[in-house]
Amino acid sequence: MVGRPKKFDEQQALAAALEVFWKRGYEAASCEELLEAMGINSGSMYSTFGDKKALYERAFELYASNVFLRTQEILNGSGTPLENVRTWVRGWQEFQEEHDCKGCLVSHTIIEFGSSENPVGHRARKLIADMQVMLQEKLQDAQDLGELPEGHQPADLATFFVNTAHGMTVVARSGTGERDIPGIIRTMLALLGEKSANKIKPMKQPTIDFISSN
Amino acid sequence: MVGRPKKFDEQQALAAALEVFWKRGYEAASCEELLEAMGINSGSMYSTFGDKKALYERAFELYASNVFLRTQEILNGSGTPLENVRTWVRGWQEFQEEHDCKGCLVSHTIIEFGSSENPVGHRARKLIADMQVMLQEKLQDAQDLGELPEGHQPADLATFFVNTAHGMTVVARSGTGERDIPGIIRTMLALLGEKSANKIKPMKQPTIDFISSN
DNA sequence: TGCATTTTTGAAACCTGATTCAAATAGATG
DNA sequence: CATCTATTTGAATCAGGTTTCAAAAATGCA
Repeated sequence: MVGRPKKFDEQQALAAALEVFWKRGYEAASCEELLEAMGINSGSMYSTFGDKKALYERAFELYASNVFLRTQEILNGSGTPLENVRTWVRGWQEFQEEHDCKGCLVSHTIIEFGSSENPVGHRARKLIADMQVMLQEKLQDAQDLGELPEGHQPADLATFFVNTAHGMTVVARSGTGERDIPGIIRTMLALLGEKSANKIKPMKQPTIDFISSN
Repeated sequence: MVGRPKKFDEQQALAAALEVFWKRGYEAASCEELLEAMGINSGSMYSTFGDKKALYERAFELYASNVFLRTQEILNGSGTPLENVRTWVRGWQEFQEEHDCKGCLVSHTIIEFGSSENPVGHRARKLIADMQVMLQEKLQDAQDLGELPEGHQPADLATFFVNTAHGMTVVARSGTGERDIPGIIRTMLALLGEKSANKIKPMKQPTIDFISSN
């Protein structure tokens, strides 16, 4: 490779762009803002990523694959199926805390592009569907082992959890996430039969910091 | 009053604009689209409403006041507190069906303007807060009467219901509302102690059609 | 009918971002 | 050092959506 060397790191710039898109959404994130955060000028951005839309696709993919992997990792953890689901639910709180109550980019993307033929909207719906299946299977395992409280079907619960997660995106963005999310999580855990759910304070889980680099 | 008479009905045009904003969001709704739906040209719109932002404020206000009144009406209905809350929860399904699974404009507005200093964002947050209080009071009444199942606090439940409602906006917009919302409602009703919640099919409630005119 | 007043119309002006591109720059190579 | 290629820079351009406005039209009234 000859010629002037790139002076910025593509992944780092992408992570910076993700941060902006995540906070503001696609439309509201101006190129100026993005370039500022990425630390490069328009020319570099356009030659590297194509255009704003393509940049969003890349940023979304970074987010999506990491959320998916994180979920997969937690649900297939070392505990029983139900314990893993609970850990996953508790993870949401941590996730919001870690990321400044910006909510989930997937929910945000569905709101912005959900009904359109936009490829990112399609990707977002697919991701949710896949995660919902994963969750449902785990809940089915829990039920087969007799871990699940009576009165709920795995499919209904999986749908419900996904719905709750979407809701937290709106709550987070309304500014009351810090106040409200802990209680929401407690109620979810109670649904899973965690009797003392509204007494215990969920403990910190060690997790991968999955956005910054890689 | 002298001069050429207005040939369009302001409230009707506003309702049409609301429909477009509701379906597409503020940014994505182009003036062209709005004017087309309203059946007027830009001049009439600008002289009547001011500008696009002011039009959104008016449309949002129409939506907000009607949702608030509808909620108030249902929660203060003729049943017991808990029955009224259940009726309210069941009403969501109907609401989504009636309105083509567009979700709730308030959730959408919070996503789009929630964190900004935008006055509509502020109004949306306030509306949610007010409705949450109303709901919490009703749940408190239910608890005082011994209607509420053990294990949940009215405040937590109210927060949780609001969260669930927000979630349904995302689910609706992801295109799976028709499939998923009934189950979500059933799970909510089960949380309120409705034992047969996942067997019964919620019956149609007579309600005001609150958007079109008025 | 002619005048005053208000609304409608839609093309033009205007703005705000997104995108391009020619010139400048930084290394690699011989 | 001269040359080559790839990258950076940021001003200029472009695109699209919003807003204005002058002319035309509709009504009441004298």
